[in-house]
Amino acid sequence: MAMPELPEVETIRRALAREVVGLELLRVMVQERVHLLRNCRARELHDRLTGRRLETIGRRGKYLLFGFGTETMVLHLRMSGRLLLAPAEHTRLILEFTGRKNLYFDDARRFGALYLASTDKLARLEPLAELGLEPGTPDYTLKQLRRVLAGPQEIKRLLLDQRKLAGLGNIYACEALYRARLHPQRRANSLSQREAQRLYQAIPQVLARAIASGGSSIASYRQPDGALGQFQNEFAVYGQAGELCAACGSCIERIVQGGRSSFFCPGCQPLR
DNA sequence: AGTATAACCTGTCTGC
DNA sequence: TGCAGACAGGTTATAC
Repeated sequence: MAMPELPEVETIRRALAREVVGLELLRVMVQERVHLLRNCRARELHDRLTGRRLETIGRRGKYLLFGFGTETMVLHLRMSGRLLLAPAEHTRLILEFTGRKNLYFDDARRFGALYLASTDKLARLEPLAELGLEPGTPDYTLKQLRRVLAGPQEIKRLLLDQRKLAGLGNIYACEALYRARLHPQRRANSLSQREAQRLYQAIPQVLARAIASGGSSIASYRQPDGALGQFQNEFAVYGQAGELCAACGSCIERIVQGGRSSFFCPGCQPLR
């Protein structure tokens, strides 16, 4: 499957910005009727966007924001969504641009979510309005991070809560906690100032490194041109259960939290 | 209110 | 080889 967290979505955003920004949209073809379109019909999507120029491609958390002037198309790739410049097996949506450039949304599991919004009301669009702190923005400060992660819940679970922090998924939550040397089951409100500082730095660091590598391709995530991401070659803990920690030689462990796998090094990330 | 589980779908891998 | 079952990068509805 594909699957995008912040670095994958940002990699896609940058590639598409080079390929299709500035082009006029000629046609929208929806080949998936049940799940993809969340707040409009195919006809409305087509009518409101066709003939417009794609002016910007933005991102908020894991959402892509296609700015067509006064209208914005919002897309979440969920687990298996991909945006490709050539058709693939599970194409659900095609955006046809001038210059015979097409954008194909491919989504095997059909979890993808698309919203249409007036650009001036974008911030009030339901899925965007609730998103939390965005790493890499001026709002992302140690103080804000501590405020957002103030609860008694397990830190790993809080990191995955998009209302608290936007953009982290299972891979980068695990990798950030490893870099910060924090056990995933630590209570968020038990972090010392020094530990919080480590996490505060680890999150943008791991995201930036992953973006520099074009994201992580575990199964079928691809960049729009079909290229693989490379950050999976740098995982310290994610998917590494049974392997030895490069830093201390301990055996990487897997536990389940909230129904999701967590990977950590018991040597580098002690619970006590 | 907070948390656990199921659900949404399809594909892939593992073990018997 | 075949098949059942586990598991997957995400989110949300529903059940305690």
